[in-house]
Amino acid sequence: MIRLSTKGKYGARLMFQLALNYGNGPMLLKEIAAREDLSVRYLEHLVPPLRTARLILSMRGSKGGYSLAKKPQDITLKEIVRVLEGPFYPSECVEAPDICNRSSFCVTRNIWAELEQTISATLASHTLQDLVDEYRKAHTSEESS
Amino acid sequence: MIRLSTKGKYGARLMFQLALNYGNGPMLLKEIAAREDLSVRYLEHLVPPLRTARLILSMRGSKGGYSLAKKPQDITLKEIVRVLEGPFYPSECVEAPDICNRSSFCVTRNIWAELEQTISATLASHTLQDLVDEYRKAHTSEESS
DNA sequence: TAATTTCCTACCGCTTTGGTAGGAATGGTA
DNA sequence: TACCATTCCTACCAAAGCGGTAGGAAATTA
Repeated sequence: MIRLSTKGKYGARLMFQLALNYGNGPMLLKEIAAREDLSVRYLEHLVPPLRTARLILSMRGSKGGYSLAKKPQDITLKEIVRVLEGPFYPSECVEAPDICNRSSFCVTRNIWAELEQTISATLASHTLQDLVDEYRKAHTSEESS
Repeated sequence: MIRLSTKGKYGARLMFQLALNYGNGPMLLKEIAAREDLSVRYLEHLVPPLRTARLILSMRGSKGGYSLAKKPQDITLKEIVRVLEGPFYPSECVEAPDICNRSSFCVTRNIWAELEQTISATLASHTLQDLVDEYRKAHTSEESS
């Protein structure tokens, strides 16, 4: 299947909430989960990779929470998905030719390599700021706070 | 993971061999397996979906085998992968908005929808004839039979 | 009849997925 | 100091998907 797992999907929504909250200090995982209607317990699993990849910052203890480690316009969907789902290549042989002794002359391998590039480029072309802008634009009439 | 399973990968190679053999009558699965260094037993599983999708024709019994149901230039990688891997959407919500009550205003969903389009377009832009041409071009110096 | 090949169904071990759960470590607050 | 809220780490678990193997029936040719 060419399918995202819930890690990538929920992770993107988690990061979107942090982007919406950017500049307002740390945000509780509990609040992110509530706003996105997700399980806190499950979101906890997405945090460590995002943190080690330096995409988010965490503050422990009471009054703790999470915030983006960079500006929303400096974080692309590519980074987020890459961190949570792993590399984009449709076939391992694209990046590890040695695993198949046909790599040097396999014509389908070229297709998979090109596919990786288009997937990567598409995800790289969207930043968290784009999502925030799109969201705010769609909600201008009803936003009050 | 955003990964092709062996169904799509092996299926593409199976179809490529049939394209190479196009016009020469039915080809044995045994021979395809030998040329691509794959298991006959496993390739057997890829045949039914390809056949019901009218991409290949089969002839049973002795002197049987498989052949393309259409000209190589009329079969794209998109069709092959679609048949063997299922739809390309990274998230189910793209094509079935009802499974998530946030679909109408979810900003990440738009990303997944765009990603589906680029994957689909990339795969649709390559036909089996392209693969055959590429292969023959790379092997002109050493081809003899 | 015999050989060959497709075709259909079942099975199996392994990994991944999508969580739940317990509890330790940390930091703010009274 | 004690308490509480929160992050953080590790383990666990059921279900599904993956990558095959296997047996044998049906069809076709010779």
